[in-house]
Amino acid sequence: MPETDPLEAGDHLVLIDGSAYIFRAYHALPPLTRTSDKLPVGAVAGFCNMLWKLVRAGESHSGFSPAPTHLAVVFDKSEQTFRKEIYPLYKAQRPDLPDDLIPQFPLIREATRAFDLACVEQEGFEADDLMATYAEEAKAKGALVTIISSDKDMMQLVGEKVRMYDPMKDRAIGIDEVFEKFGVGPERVVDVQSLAGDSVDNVPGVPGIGVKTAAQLLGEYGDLDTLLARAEEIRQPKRRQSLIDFADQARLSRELVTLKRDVVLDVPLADVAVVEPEGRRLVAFLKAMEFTTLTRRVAEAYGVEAAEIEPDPRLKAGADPAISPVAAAQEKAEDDEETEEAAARGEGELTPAALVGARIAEATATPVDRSKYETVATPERLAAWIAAAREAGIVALDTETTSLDAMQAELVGVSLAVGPSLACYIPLGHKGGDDGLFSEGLLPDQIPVNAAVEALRPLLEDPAVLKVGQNMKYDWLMLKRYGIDVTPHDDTMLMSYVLDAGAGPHGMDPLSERWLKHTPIKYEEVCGKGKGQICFDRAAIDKATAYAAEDADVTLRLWRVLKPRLVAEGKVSVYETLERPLVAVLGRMEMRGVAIDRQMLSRLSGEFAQGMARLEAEIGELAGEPFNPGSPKQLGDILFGKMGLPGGRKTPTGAWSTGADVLDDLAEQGHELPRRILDWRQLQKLKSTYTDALPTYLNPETGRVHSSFALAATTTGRLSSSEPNLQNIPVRTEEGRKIRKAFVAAPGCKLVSADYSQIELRLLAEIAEVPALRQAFQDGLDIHAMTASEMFGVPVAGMPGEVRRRAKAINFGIIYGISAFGLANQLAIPREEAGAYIKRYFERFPGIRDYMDATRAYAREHGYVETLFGRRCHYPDINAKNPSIRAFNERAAINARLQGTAADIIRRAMARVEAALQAARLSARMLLQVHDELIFEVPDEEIAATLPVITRVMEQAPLPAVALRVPLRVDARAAENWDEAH
DNA sequence: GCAAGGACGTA
DNA sequence: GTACGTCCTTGCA
Repeated sequence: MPETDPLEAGDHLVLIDGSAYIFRAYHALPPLTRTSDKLPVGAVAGFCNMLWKLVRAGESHSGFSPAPTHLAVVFDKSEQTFRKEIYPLYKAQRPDLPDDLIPQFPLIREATRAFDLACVEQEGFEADDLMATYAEEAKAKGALVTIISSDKDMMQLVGEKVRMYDPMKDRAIGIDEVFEKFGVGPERVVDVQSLAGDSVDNVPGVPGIGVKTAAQLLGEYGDLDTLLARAEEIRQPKRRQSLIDFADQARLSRELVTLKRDVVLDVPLADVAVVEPEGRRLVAFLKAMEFTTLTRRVAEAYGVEAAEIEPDPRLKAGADPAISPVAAAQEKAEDDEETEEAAARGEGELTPAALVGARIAEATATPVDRSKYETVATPERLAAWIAAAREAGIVALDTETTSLDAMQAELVGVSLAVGPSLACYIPLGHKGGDDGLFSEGLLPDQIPVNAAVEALRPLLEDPAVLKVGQNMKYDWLMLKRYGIDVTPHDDTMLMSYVLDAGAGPHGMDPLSERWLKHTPIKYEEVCGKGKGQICFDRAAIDKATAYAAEDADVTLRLWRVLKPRLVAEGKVSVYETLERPLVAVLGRMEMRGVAIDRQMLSRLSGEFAQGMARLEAEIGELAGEPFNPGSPKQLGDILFGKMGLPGGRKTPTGAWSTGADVLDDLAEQGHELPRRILDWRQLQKLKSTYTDALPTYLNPETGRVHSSFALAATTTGRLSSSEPNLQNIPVRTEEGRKIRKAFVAAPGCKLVSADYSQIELRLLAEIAEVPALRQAFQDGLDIHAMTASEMFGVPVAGMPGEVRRRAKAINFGIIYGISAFGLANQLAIPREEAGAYIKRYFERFPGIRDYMDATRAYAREHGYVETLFGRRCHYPDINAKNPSIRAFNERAAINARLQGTAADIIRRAMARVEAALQAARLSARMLLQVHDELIFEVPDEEIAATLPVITRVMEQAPLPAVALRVPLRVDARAAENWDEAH
């Protein structure tokens, strides 16, 4: 029991609001359950960690000082208090206690006793009143008081010698913080609360007056009594009336919120002195609670052997051996086989289509059961799950991290699934709401990250166990950064992409809705959204388990549907040659990143800013008034309203169109302002999107920029790049190319750029079977000049630039699914003239018209088109009633065969080039892909040997699947920076 | 704070 | 006329 030791000046009294702590801990901390019997103990764990920090404060580095000399944990004794007597509705709103919270109350009391600390409660009083009385008495004796509570009512006690500590927010509350919260000092807190009321405790206050208004009024009138007495003087009529009408209610509220500081204490202050806890008893309690980490710490601190101490027999769990997931998985697997065979028998034979049917039926027939998920808290349980995965030969995998950026994220947890609803979550890096001062940050019952990584590695690298992920590149990269090479692997997102690109989204939630008819828990439900969103490492572990284990569970279920579909629809080789290998290839590219010259970009930013400032001055002058040149709305009003310039077009929403083409026309007519605006826009674009933004993407660890390449983002099979997008670095203008120069090679290296020359046009010649075009490519002719010559009968030698330019525009137009309207726009010629060009082109190259007609017809019939390598691009709106929507889809479908085939070819090259370089003992590292171009970083001395390897792999990429009749040509060059290599 | 629209960089 | 991603302004909550 606590000893008697009168409190003196300089002592430190700590008062803990036990009831409030339990409530707050229940909601703020991840709900933790005792491993052996699932007894909820989250609040108890948080409480014990806090007490441990407090009693060890003198010796530890917790920063909580001075060490308490006296400490009391204060509880509410009963519901019936003097406040209820004067206002029966007081705290009537309190909801019933959650079931998993109730058993924690007695455990908190037990914990307090185990720490040999005083546990105080007193009939008829709330804990707050007892604490106020203790605090008042201690203050009078010159002691320091710390109140550990999150209850804002306690703020009225704060003063010179009395501070608060919010254990959930890990934040000290002094006079300044009280001001921040209430707009008044602690002595006026009661007045503010009397006016503002409190909906949680059902304190009525004065209607229409909140904390802000209350503080403002009190600032003006001094205190509550003065304010109520002079209410007539208030200027705002509504406010005045409210204060007059509800003066009594304000006074009643004051009674309710004012803490009683003169309770006759059953336990005198002297009796709450802190004594050293009895180590063995404390360890016995902690062992009964199964708080492994804290048990170890306490045992170490008191020099006792935890293993020799029996858990407190009154509190320990009646251990109940958990069901082994190994056995369960086996059982389930056997069930599944029977189901499948039965289904297949029903179809007559085990055809791929029958299997797909069976799997789709199974997917919706087996509901997701989150109650089966396990939170893995010990290495033993982890080992059991790893064994289950080996047994199954397949495991779905998902990593939870601190960031969407796999290059910066830290691992927070890993989930595994070995069968339907047979999933677990292994929390590794979850932090508590009370870290910092009161604990080590990491929540208890988590396997150390390193230990988990080492335990998982043999499984994740086991060639005999297939790892399934949804967007596996993220998890692959994440785990690679922790030293694990996940292989072999499948990716449900990529399977969906191969099967349904263009026909729907490939994210996990929509796939789950579509195939499993199941709605997974949203990320927002675990971590909130908007401003209040928390990082996953702060998520409650039970919610995290439901969310993360479900992701793995759903992923495995999706795999069971999509894998057979690949077989049934003949897309296995597309998936295995164009998609799956790219996971690791892109993962490595992203890990490498690319070097940029930060100084160069910074200097450019300055130059661009100067140019913009100069232009802004001229723009203001020309417009006759200052306006924002970045606002198309304001610009349109100035140009076509105020200045009345001709040629004004409207955008689909009815606003003035101020696009570059419009401004360019106006500039041609000799107007100065549009020219300046165009110049300004160029600088603005270059500065904001490139010179300012790129350096913010520099990874502090690597000093390089790591873009993310998306494999399943386009309908055609192209990759996309984001954060930052490195596929749209300027190249067309001189100013823009300065940015490209800032992309540099590592010291001792050069950048090598290797790009396919006119690949889509070559593919047009191939696919549309245009002998003249094919021949031209075989002969290495200037294809645009040749086209012009064929069309206009002009000899190639001495051809005017304008003629060639028009032919080039037509060639590109064909690739984009040409329309007279579009070509007219591009060439700035009348629609009729453009139509005539197209007509002549088709006459000269009839194969192209046939190709376009055939593609249109195929797309209309099937709803998709296919590339030369079998990749499907879906166009569900190809048969739309709306002619312009239909025409748009037709053009897109025509383009997709060419763009998609080109994308397939470069994917094939990327999948092979690393091995080819390795085989040639070259150390070139592929960094970027820009649709028809690959960028490598190559040591200076290896460049000569590297260029032919890259070129060969790229040019031969279609083989052996497809032997093109047109040659592919690749140009490769090395230089210090990307601009010169390109 | 968020979504839509406009504008513009690339292949 | 194809395919993307990002920045800024604007209008709404």
